[in-house]
Amino acid sequence: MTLSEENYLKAIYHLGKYGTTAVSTNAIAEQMETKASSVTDMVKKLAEKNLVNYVKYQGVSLTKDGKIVATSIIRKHRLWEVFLVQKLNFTWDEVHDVAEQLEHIKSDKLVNQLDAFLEFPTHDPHGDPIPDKNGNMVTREKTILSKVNINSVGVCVGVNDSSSDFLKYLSKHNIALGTSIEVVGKEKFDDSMTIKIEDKTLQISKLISNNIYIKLV
Amino acid sequence: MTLSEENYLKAIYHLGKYGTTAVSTNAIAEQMETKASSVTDMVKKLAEKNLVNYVKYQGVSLTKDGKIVATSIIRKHRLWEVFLVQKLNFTWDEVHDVAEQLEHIKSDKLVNQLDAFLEFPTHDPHGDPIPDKNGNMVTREKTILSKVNINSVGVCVGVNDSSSDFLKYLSKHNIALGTSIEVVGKEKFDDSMTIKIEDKTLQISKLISNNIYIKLV
DNA sequence: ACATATTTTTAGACAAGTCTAAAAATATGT
DNA sequence: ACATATTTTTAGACTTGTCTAAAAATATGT
Repeated sequence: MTLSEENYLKAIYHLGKYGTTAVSTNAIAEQMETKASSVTDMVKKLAEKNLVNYVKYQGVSLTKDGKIVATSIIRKHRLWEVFLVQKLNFTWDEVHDVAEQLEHIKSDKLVNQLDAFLEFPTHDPHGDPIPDKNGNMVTREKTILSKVNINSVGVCVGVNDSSSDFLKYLSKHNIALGTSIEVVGKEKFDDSMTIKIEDKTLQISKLISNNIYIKLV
Repeated sequence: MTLSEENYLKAIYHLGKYGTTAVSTNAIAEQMETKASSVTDMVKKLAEKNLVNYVKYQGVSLTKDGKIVATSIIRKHRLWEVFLVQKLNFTWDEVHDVAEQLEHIKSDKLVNQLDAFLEFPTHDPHGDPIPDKNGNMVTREKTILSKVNINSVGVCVGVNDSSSDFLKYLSKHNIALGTSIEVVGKEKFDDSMTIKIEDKTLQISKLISNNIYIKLV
């Protein structure tokens, strides 16, 4: 497995639900900031190795083997994120780029010992579930903030966008995993929302509310 | 800095004393298990970037910049080794290959936080000194076991060969950092030695005694 | 000092992964 | 249903790092 191959598998996993639905060449190219022609080339290579299902002009999905590889990379990525935040004092907006590198380190012992050292965490600092040794992960009930009704109350359990900019925005407004959020207003015109956090109200655009997951209480 | 460039700089550092003395193309090729022609190509690239001093047919040494890069890689390698042994229960013969991967992760914050997390260790699990943030490291007084006189007593403070096979040999005979070693016999014919460890005597060949560092007491 | 052996470099080739530009297939609007 | 737009693939080129084989430089022994 080369670094590049691993990154393609990860992208396909994230784009189709766990790699199960076929995703387009263009979608992969956009996600990976590369060109569609490069994607076609690589996808052929991965199909040759039985890691993806590929029919010309009809998109790509992961095979069973492809899913195993993708899941193991995601496991590593998320475990390293937990390590960085819990042990090395990184903030949740700083971990992604480093974890992107660490996820490619090859050593079963390393991953499993790290898992144990961190006491088998089930979720990473962004609320995403961490696959265990066998690739299984818990699915936590969650709702996109933009979809909940007015007067609902929930707790932030995850984000859809893990980019540094978005996470910094959240931190600035005291939103983190575990933060209680109450929807006190919804504006039909632009789908913006008024929410209440620790007695302070905040106006958020649809782009924001679309990227926050909450668990209703 | 590509992975390959970093590995060349590291090899040059290890072969000439800290990269200061010129080393031959062939020596680099052998150390890196590659061909001399490949070394010539890469060395030209590194010279272009002012990381090495290179005169055709006259070997390679590191420039100031090259030394900085090499030292930072070695710092990372050794810090990760400490982490693996102290936090993830690796044995000293298991760490090298994984550290070889981890040393290429790029993040100043990661390295410096890791250093702090490990409480600023000065030596790795093989007794080698760890450069600090500024590239400085302590030099510990040490002698090659093969060179000490009969009846000398010392404490193992390091090894010259960090290969898994050698380290496993040492572990099998209860030799680790801190182990007290007494030289009770030397054989002129083949330069083998008889040493005493915790009241057990052991015959060791010159190859073994040449790879153990002790501090005389 | 000269012939021979060794080391190092050059020249040309190859694989991986990427790109641009053009061609082929599919999707869309009326 | 057909013309047009979009998506995807192909073809050919480029870069990085490697290799083999041959040429050039240096080292060595008598």
